Amino acid sequence: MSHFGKSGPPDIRDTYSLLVLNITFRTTADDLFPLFDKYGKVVDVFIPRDRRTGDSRGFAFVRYKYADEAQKAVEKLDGRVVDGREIMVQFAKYGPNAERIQKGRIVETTSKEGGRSRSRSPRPRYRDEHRDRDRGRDRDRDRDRDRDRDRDYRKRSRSRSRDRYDRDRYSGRERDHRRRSISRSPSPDHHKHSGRGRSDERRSRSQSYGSASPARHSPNSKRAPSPHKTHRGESPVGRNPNEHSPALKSVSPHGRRSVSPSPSPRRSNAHEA
DNA sequence: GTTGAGCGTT
Repeated sequence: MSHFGKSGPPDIRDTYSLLVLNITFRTTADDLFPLFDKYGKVVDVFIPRDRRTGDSRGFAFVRYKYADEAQKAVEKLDGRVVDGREIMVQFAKYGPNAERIQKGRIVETTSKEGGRSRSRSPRPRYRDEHRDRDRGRDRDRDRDRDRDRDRDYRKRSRSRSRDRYDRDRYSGRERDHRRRSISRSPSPDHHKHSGRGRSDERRSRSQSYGSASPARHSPNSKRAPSPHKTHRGESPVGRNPNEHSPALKSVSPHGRRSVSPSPSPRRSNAHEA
């Protein structure tokens, strides 16, 4: 949804979509708009978000009215450090309709790479994996296939950001937790961190600069440390009398607690499983 | 509270 109040894409008649990658997860359209608007007429700024959590996916789409301005922004803002992270600005290759677009023009020629003047280092991308949405059907088969592929690569460059999005994206149902438990090689660059000191502004500002949304933080944004020891004790009601015992995890159908640590150790612990 | 390759919404 565009932040201009209009629903969906405003007008892609003569707009040129730019893809902004490598932005922080806290960077909002409000932060990108003034930055890109300085180089040209920005028609729309859209940041795909997660449909569940609502967090930014780490990239944004900026639409310019003119190609020359877009090109200028690409050359100027590409590689610019925003919020302590270097962003990558380039022309969008794919459109909302999954069509090949080049500088805003729908083109079917895949000969060119998208009009990118500055060729960035072609990092190995593993997006070659099947994007078929039939996973809901042959989920098991795909799972095995993925597992085998993982063993081949022995390491996955993917991280949680993509994993959770894929789950929501395809069916919303969690495919398999075992997959992430298979072999995960931690990236040596995990400690890579850039200083940031504008987190407060990120919170205050909303994604839509057109429609200023009220800050989420309640007036009592402070931790409001209650003088009470615990918030559990300040609610005399609502507490199940059975829960005052932390050992109450499972209750026997007879109504008796079977969680007793077996005070009398019989010859056999239990016939569980 | 986390994450970091990539291509988009009423």
